[in-house]
Amino acid sequence: MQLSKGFDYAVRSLVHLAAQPGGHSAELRTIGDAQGIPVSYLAKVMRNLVRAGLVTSTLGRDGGYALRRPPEDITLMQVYEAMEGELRLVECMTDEKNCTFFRGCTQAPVWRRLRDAVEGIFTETTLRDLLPARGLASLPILEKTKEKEKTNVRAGA
Amino acid sequence: MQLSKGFDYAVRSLVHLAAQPGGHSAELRTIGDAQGIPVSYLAKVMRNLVRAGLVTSTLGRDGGYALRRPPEDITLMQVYEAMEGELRLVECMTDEKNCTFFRGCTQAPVWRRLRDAVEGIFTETTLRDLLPARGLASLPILEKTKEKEKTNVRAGA
DNA sequence: TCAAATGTGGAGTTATCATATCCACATTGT
DNA sequence: ACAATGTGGATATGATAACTCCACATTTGA
Repeated sequence: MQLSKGFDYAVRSLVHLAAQPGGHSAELRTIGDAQGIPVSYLAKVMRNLVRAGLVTSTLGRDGGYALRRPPEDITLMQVYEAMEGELRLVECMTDEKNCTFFRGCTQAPVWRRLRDAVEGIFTETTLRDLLPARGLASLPILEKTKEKEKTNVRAGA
Repeated sequence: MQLSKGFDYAVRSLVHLAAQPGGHSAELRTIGDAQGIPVSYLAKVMRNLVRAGLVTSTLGRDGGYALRRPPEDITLMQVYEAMEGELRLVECMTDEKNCTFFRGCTQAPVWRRLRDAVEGIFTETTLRDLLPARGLASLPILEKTKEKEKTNVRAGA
């Protein structure tokens, strides 16, 4: 009953992108360093997000990643599914074959209730809710990464 | 984000015990066979439940396990904690050391909300809620295990 | 008194999966 | 041409869940 690091990394990275002023893009290395994520692993995480249509990637020099939609239009549910696929708390919930006692399983209703609760929270929460208080000193995280990171000039459209 | 088999086994076993007429005890092998749980593994599961004070065990011949309290007094939360310890969805929730961004972490509130939701459901749900509809044909599971199981005469008090 | 049937404790094994790494390659800007 | 990016996939590593085993203590009843 624990969230995977992959999912956590994905959320952090997306929040990082959402915090980019003007929707500018950020590179793998920059994100990884700022968020404390192994860059080589982050590469794989980002591919999931690209495939899921949550972010766009730009190749070549000054390439990087950017949100495809505004932060308030990206829910944690979408992020979760991008990383882990369908939310299932026990194997047998959707897959009768794995459950010896599918018929008359008395715990199924509880697992369903649980899943609905989690799904509800995931669906209600958007990236916007995870942004540091806007307009404030905020971003204590980013303060650490020195400014000289390279001014990411918006790549393309 | 998935419940462990150990927890699932624990719940099934406890429900099995709760379904024993008159609070009689049941043996490892019986429970394991009825619930489709590897007996050698179930032994370890049951020890957790004993240690947590949820069931009593009786040694020697005609020994076995029995609920220590009535089903409505045993919550899923207690079962969860017996098996997995404290409920934590991400490492850094209780353990600042593991979290690089403890101060100003914008996602902590969401994870907390999530944990509270899960904890709420776990705490509200008791074994009684998991018993097959009482008094009905019910118990389709138990029908399979033939009657000749050995009449477990209540051991001790 | 002894043998069989139970649970106990803990060490050890196996399997699975999350996590992480690496490299050859395609793309893009200078 | 070249350097900087992301891509794709194979592979390694590690953690831990899941499972097994065995020597032992306890209890019952033959």
